[in-house]
Amino acid sequence: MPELPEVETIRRQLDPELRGRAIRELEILDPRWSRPLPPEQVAGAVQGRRINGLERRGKYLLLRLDGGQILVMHLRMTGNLVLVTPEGEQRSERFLRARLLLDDGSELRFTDARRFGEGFVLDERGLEERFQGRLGVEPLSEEFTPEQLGELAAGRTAPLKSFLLNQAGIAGIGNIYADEALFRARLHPLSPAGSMREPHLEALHEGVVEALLAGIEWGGASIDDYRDATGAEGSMQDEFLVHTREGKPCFVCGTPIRRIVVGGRSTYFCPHDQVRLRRRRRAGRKKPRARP
DNA sequence: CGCGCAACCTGTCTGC
DNA sequence: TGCAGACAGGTTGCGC
Repeated sequence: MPELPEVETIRRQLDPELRGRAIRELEILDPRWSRPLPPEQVAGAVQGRRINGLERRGKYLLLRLDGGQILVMHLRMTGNLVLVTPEGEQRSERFLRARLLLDDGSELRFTDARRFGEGFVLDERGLEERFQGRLGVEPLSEEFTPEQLGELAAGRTAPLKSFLLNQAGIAGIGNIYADEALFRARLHPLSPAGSMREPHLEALHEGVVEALLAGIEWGGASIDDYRDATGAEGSMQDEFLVHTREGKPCFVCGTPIRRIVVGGRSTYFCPHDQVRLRRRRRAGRKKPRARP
Protein backbone atom coordinates (compact mmCIF):
# COMPACT_ATOMS: atom_id res chain seq x y z
CA MET A 1 0.00 0.00 0.00
CA PRO A 2 1.22 3.49 -0.72
CA GLU A 3 2.94 4.86 2.37
CA LEU A 4 5.52 7.61 2.67
CA PRO A 5 8.25 5.86 0.61
CA GLU A 6 5.85 4.98 -2.20
CA VAL A 7 4.41 8.49 -2.40
CA GLU A 8 7.91 9.98 -2.20
CA THR A 9 9.06 7.72 -5.03
CA ILE A 10 6.20 8.95 -7.18
CA ARG A 11 6.87 12.56 -6.20
CA ARG A 12 10.53 12.33 -7.19
CA GLN A 13 9.66 10.81 -10.54
CA LEU A 14 6.89 13.26 -11.35
CA ASP A 15 8.40 16.52 -10.16
CA PRO A 16 10.85 17.01 -13.04
CA GLU A 17 8.24 15.89 -15.57
CA LEU A 18 5.35 18.03 -14.36
CA ARG A 19 7.17 21.13 -13.16
CA GLY A 20 6.43 24.01 -15.51
CA ARG A 21 3.68 22.14 -17.37
CA ALA A 22 0.24 23.71 -17.72
CA ILE A 23 -2.93 21.76 -17.02
CA ARG A 24 -5.18 21.49 -20.06
CA GLU A 25 -7.89 19.69 -18.22
CA LEU A 26 -8.61 17.60 -15.16
CA GLU A 27 -11.06 14.90 -16.14
CA ILE A 28 -12.80 13.28 -13.18
CA LEU A 29 -14.48 10.07 -14.24
CA ASP A 30 -15.55 8.94 -10.77
CA PRO A 31 -17.41 11.61 -8.79
CA ARG A 32 -16.39 9.87 -5.58
CA TRP A 33 -12.82 10.94 -6.28
CA SER A 34 -13.42 14.61 -5.49
CA ARG A 35 -16.06 14.10 -2.82
CA PRO A 36 -17.48 16.04 -1.08
CA LEU A 37 -16.80 18.66 -3.76
CA PRO A 38 -18.51 18.31 -7.14
CA PRO A 39 -16.05 17.24 -9.87
CA GLU A 40 -16.70 20.41 -11.92
CA GLN A 41 -15.54 22.59 -9.06
CA VAL A 42 -12.23 20.76 -8.61
CA ALA A 43 -11.65 20.49 -12.35
CA GLY A 44 -12.49 24.16 -12.86
CA ALA A 45 -10.07 25.27 -10.15
CA VAL A 46 -7.06 23.70 -11.84
CA GLN A 47 -7.82 24.20 -15.51
CA GLY A 48 -5.19 26.26 -17.30
CA ARG A 49 -2.94 26.45 -14.24
CA ARG A 50 0.78 25.89 -14.40
CA ILE A 51 2.40 23.37 -12.05
CA ASN A 52 5.15 24.96 -9.97
CA GLY A 53 6.33 21.81 -8.26
CA LEU A 54 5.41 18.67 -6.36
CA GLU A 55 5.62 18.20 -2.63
CA ARG A 56 4.66 15.47 -0.20
CA ARG A 57 3.12 15.70 3.24
CA GLY A 58 2.71 12.36 5.01
CA LYS A 59 1.07 10.19 2.37
CA TYR A 60 -0.43 13.16 0.53
CA LEU A 61 0.94 14.35 -2.79
CA LEU A 62 0.72 18.10 -3.36
CA LEU A 63 0.81 19.79 -6.76
CA ARG A 64 1.50 23.49 -6.27
CA LEU A 65 -0.19 25.53 -8.97
CA ASP A 66 0.37 29.12 -9.92
CA GLY A 67 -2.28 31.34 -8.42
CA GLY A 68 -1.70 29.72 -5.02
CA GLN A 69 -4.02 26.75 -5.35
CA ILE A 70 -2.80 23.27 -4.44
CA LEU A 71 -4.07 20.06 -6.02
CA VAL A 72 -3.92 17.43 -3.29
CA MET A 73 -4.14 13.70 -3.96
CA HIS A 74 -4.17 10.66 -1.70
CA LEU A 75 -3.81 7.12 -3.04
CA ARG A 76 -5.22 5.44 0.07
CA MET A 77 -4.97 1.68 -0.43
CA THR A 78 -5.08 0.79 -4.09
CA GLY A 79 -4.51 4.11 -5.83
CA ASN A 80 -1.88 4.52 -8.53
CA LEU A 81 -0.55 7.54 -10.37
CA VAL A 82 1.08 6.82 -13.70
CA LEU A 83 2.38 9.36 -16.18
CA VAL A 84 1.73 8.44 -19.79
CA THR A 85 3.69 10.33 -22.43
CA PRO A 86 2.35 10.89 -25.94
CA GLU A 87 4.94 8.48 -27.30
CA GLY A 88 4.06 5.86 -24.70
CA GLU A 89 1.56 3.12 -25.34
CA GLN A 90 -2.02 4.19 -24.79
CA ARG A 91 -3.45 1.00 -23.40
CA SER A 92 -6.76 1.63 -21.68
CA GLU A 93 -6.48 1.53 -17.92
CA ARG A 94 -8.79 -0.47 -15.74
CA PHE A 95 -10.15 1.42 -12.74
CA LEU A 96 -9.41 4.86 -14.19
CA ARG A 97 -10.87 7.47 -11.80
CA ALA A 98 -9.32 10.74 -12.92
CA ARG A 99 -6.76 12.02 -15.37
CA LEU A 100 -4.77 15.20 -15.67
CA LEU A 101 -4.17 16.25 -19.27
CA LEU A 102 -1.06 18.38 -19.72
CA ASP A 103 -0.02 20.92 -22.34
CA ASP A 104 2.67 18.68 -23.83
CA GLY A 105 0.19 15.90 -24.53
CA SER A 106 1.20 13.77 -21.58
CA GLU A 107 -1.38 12.50 -19.12
CA LEU A 108 -1.28 11.69 -15.41
CA ARG A 109 -3.65 8.81 -14.69
CA PHE A 110 -5.17 8.14 -11.29
CA THR A 111 -6.41 4.57 -11.14
CA ASP A 112 -7.91 2.96 -8.05
CA ALA A 113 -9.63 -0.41 -7.76
CA ARG A 114 -11.19 0.23 -4.38
CA ARG A 115 -12.12 3.85 -4.92
CA PHE A 116 -10.84 5.10 -1.58
CA GLY A 117 -8.39 7.47 -3.24
CA GLU A 118 -9.25 11.14 -3.45
CA GLY A 119 -8.29 14.50 -4.89
CA PHE A 120 -9.17 18.04 -3.86
CA VAL A 121 -8.02 21.62 -4.28
CA LEU A 122 -7.21 24.05 -1.49
CA ASP A 123 -5.20 27.19 -0.95
CA GLU A 124 -2.34 27.34 1.55
CA ARG A 125 -4.55 28.34 4.44
CA GLY A 126 -7.14 25.69 3.65
CA LEU A 127 -4.41 23.09 3.52
CA GLU A 128 -3.06 24.10 6.91
CA GLU A 129 -6.54 23.87 8.37
CA ARG A 130 -7.11 20.53 6.75
CA PHE A 131 -3.90 19.02 8.11
CA GLN A 132 -4.00 20.77 11.47
CA GLY A 133 -4.20 18.17 14.22
CA ARG A 134 -4.32 15.30 11.73
CA LEU A 135 -0.83 15.21 10.30
CA GLY A 136 2.10 15.18 12.65
CA VAL A 137 5.84 15.46 12.19
CA GLU A 138 7.58 14.50 8.95
CA PRO A 139 9.79 11.57 10.01
CA LEU A 140 12.49 12.42 7.46
CA SER A 141 12.77 16.03 8.58
CA GLU A 142 15.25 17.52 11.06
CA GLU A 143 12.34 18.16 13.35
CA PHE A 144 11.96 14.44 14.04
CA THR A 145 14.30 13.49 16.88
CA PRO A 146 14.37 10.87 19.66
CA GLU A 147 13.45 13.66 22.09
CA GLN A 148 10.42 14.62 20.05
CA LEU A 149 9.43 10.98 19.72
CA GLY A 150 9.57 10.79 23.51
CA GLU A 151 7.23 13.74 23.83
CA LEU A 152 4.78 12.19 21.38
CA ALA A 153 4.84 8.85 23.19
CA ALA A 154 4.75 10.15 26.74
CA GLY A 155 1.81 8.79 28.70
CA ARG A 156 0.46 6.82 25.73
CA THR A 157 -0.96 3.42 26.53
CA ALA A 158 -1.67 2.41 22.93
CA PRO A 159 0.56 -0.35 21.53
CA LEU A 160 3.60 0.85 19.60
CA LYS A 161 2.14 -0.49 16.37
CA SER A 162 -0.99 1.66 16.72
CA PHE A 163 1.10 4.61 17.86
CA LEU A 164 3.18 4.46 14.67
CA LEU A 165 0.08 4.19 12.49
CA ASN A 166 -1.42 7.34 13.98
CA GLN A 167 -0.78 10.03 11.36
CA ALA A 168 -1.36 12.83 13.87
CA GLY A 169 1.83 11.83 15.66
CA ILE A 170 4.25 10.88 12.91
CA ALA A 171 2.99 11.36 9.35
CA GLY A 172 3.48 8.80 6.61
CA ILE A 173 4.00 5.45 8.32
CA GLY A 174 1.61 2.66 7.30
CA ASN A 175 1.30 -1.02 8.07
CA ILE A 176 4.43 -2.13 6.23
CA TYR A 177 6.92 0.39 7.56
CA ALA A 178 5.51 0.23 11.09
CA ASP A 179 6.42 -3.47 11.23
CA GLU A 180 9.82 -2.88 9.65
CA ALA A 181 10.63 0.03 11.97
CA LEU A 182 9.69 -1.95 15.08
CA PHE A 183 11.85 -4.88 14.05
CA ARG A 184 14.81 -2.61 13.38
CA ALA A 185 14.29 -1.09 16.83
CA ARG A 186 13.88 -4.58 18.38
CA LEU A 187 10.65 -3.43 19.99
CA HIS A 188 7.54 -5.57 20.38
CA PRO A 189 4.51 -4.13 18.56
CA LEU A 190 2.33 -4.57 21.66
CA SER A 191 4.60 -2.58 23.96
CA PRO A 192 2.74 0.49 25.25
CA ALA A 193 4.14 3.58 23.48
CA GLY A 194 4.64 5.35 26.81
CA SER A 195 6.81 2.51 28.10
CA MET A 196 9.86 3.51 26.04
CA ARG A 197 12.94 4.80 27.80
CA GLU A 198 15.87 6.71 26.34
CA PRO A 199 17.55 3.82 24.47
CA HIS A 200 14.22 2.64 23.07
CA LEU A 201 13.43 6.12 21.78
CA GLU A 202 16.81 6.27 20.09
CA ALA A 203 16.28 2.83 18.58
CA LEU A 204 12.75 3.52 17.35
CA HIS A 205 13.75 6.87 15.92
CA GLU A 206 16.51 5.20 13.96
CA GLY A 207 14.29 2.26 13.03
CA VAL A 208 11.62 4.55 11.58
CA VAL A 209 14.12 6.61 9.59
CA GLU A 210 16.07 3.62 8.30
CA ALA A 211 12.95 1.67 7.32
CA LEU A 212 11.55 4.65 5.39
CA LEU A 213 14.88 5.40 3.69
CA ALA A 214 15.19 1.77 2.64
CA GLY A 215 11.69 1.95 1.19
CA ILE A 216 12.60 5.00 -0.88
CA GLU A 217 15.93 3.49 -1.91
CA TRP A 218 14.20 0.40 -3.29
CA GLY A 219 11.49 2.38 -5.04
CA GLY A 220 8.65 1.38 -2.71
CA ALA A 221 7.00 -1.97 -1.96
CA SER A 222 4.75 -3.69 -4.49
CA ILE A 223 2.92 -6.40 -2.56
CA ASP A 224 0.03 -6.27 -4.99
CA ASP A 225 -1.30 -2.94 -6.30
CA TYR A 226 1.48 -0.41 -5.95
CA ARG A 227 3.28 0.80 -9.07
CA ASP A 228 5.52 3.83 -9.44
CA ALA A 229 4.81 6.77 -11.74
CA THR A 230 6.24 4.88 -14.71
CA GLY A 231 4.02 1.87 -14.02
CA ALA A 232 6.89 -0.25 -12.72
CA GLU A 233 6.91 -2.29 -9.51
CA GLY A 234 9.09 -1.31 -6.58
CA SER A 235 11.41 -3.87 -5.02
CA MET A 236 11.17 -3.11 -1.30
CA GLN A 237 8.98 -6.21 -0.89
CA ASP A 238 12.12 -8.28 -1.50
CA GLU A 239 13.90 -6.46 1.33
CA PHE A 240 11.28 -6.91 4.05
CA LEU A 241 12.80 -8.01 7.36
CA VAL A 242 9.51 -9.17 8.90
CA HIS A 243 6.46 -7.90 7.01
CA THR A 244 4.58 -10.78 5.27
CA ARG A 245 7.30 -13.20 6.48
CA GLU A 246 5.10 -15.26 8.82
CA GLY A 247 6.74 -18.60 9.65
CA LYS A 248 9.98 -17.72 7.91
CA PRO A 249 13.18 -17.52 9.96
CA CYS A 250 14.17 -14.21 11.53
CA PHE A 251 17.25 -12.90 9.74
CA VAL A 252 18.90 -12.24 13.09
CA CYS A 253 18.10 -15.27 15.25
CA GLY A 254 16.28 -17.78 13.05
CA THR A 255 13.13 -17.86 15.15
CA PRO A 256 9.99 -18.10 12.97
CA ILE A 257 8.41 -14.70 12.37
CA ARG A 258 4.96 -14.43 13.95
CA ARG A 259 1.82 -12.74 12.73
CA ILE A 260 -0.68 -11.21 15.13
CA VAL A 261 -3.44 -8.65 14.71
CA VAL A 262 -2.98 -5.26 16.37
CA GLY A 263 -5.55 -2.55 15.92
CA GLY A 264 -7.19 -4.69 13.26
CA ARG A 265 -3.96 -4.79 11.22
CA SER A 266 -1.74 -7.72 10.34
CA THR A 267 1.43 -7.33 12.34
CA TYR A 268 4.63 -9.29 11.79
CA PHE A 269 7.46 -9.50 14.31
CA CYS A 270 10.18 -11.69 15.76
CA PRO A 271 9.00 -13.04 19.12
CA HIS A 272 12.59 -13.60 20.23
CA ASP A 273 14.33 -10.36 19.27
CA GLN A 274 11.63 -7.76 19.79
CA VAL A 275 11.42 -6.93 23.47
CA ARG A 276 8.04 -6.41 25.03
CA LEU A 277 8.16 -3.48 27.42
CA ARG A 278 5.95 -3.26 30.46
CA ARG A 279 3.73 -0.31 31.04
CA ARG A 280 5.71 2.25 32.95
CA ARG A 281 4.41 3.45 36.28
CA ARG A 282 3.45 7.08 36.22
CA ALA A 283 6.02 9.28 37.87
CA GLY A 284 5.74 10.11 41.57
CA ARG A 285 3.58 7.40 42.97
CA LYS A 286 3.51 5.18 46.02
CA LYS A 287 6.57 3.41 47.19
CA PRO A 288 8.94 1.66 44.84
CA ARG A 289 8.78 -2.10 45.05
CA ALA A 290 11.79 -3.82 46.52
CA ARG A 291 13.57 -5.62 43.73
CA PRO A 292 14.53 -9.16 44.59
C1' DC B 1 -8.90 13.08 25.71
C1' DG B 2 -7.24 8.58 24.42
C1' DC B 3 -8.23 4.38 22.62
C1' DG B 4 -10.48 0.64 19.87
C1' DC B 5 -13.25 -0.47 16.29
C1' DA B 6 -16.68 -0.19 12.47
C1' DA B 7 -17.36 1.78 8.05
C1' DC B 8 -16.02 3.07 3.57
C1' DC B 9 -14.97 -0.13 -1.03
C1' DT B 10 -14.00 -4.03 -4.27
C1' DG B 11 -10.66 -7.46 -6.19
C1' DT B 12 -8.67 -11.68 -4.87
C1' DC B 13 -8.12 -15.71 -2.31
C1' DT B 14 -9.93 -19.79 0.41
C1' DG B 15 -12.87 -23.46 1.46
C1' DC B 16 -16.92 -26.16 0.68
C1' DT C 1 -16.87 -25.01 -11.40
C1' DG C 2 -19.54 -21.86 -8.56
C1' DC C 3 -20.23 -19.17 -4.74
C1' DA C 4 -20.25 -17.33 -0.06
C1' DG C 5 -17.26 -15.38 3.08
C1' DA C 6 -12.85 -13.74 4.67
C1' DC C 7 -9.27 -10.58 3.92
C1' DA C 8 -6.49 -6.58 2.52
C1' DG C 9 -5.50 -1.61 5.24
C1' DG C 10 -5.54 4.47 5.10
C1' DT C 11 -8.54 7.50 7.18
C1' DT C 12 -12.66 9.14 9.48
C1' DG C 13 -16.08 9.08 12.89
C1' DC C 14 -18.30 7.27 16.81
C1' DG C 15 -18.84 5.17 21.38
C1' DC C 16 -16.87 4.14 25.76
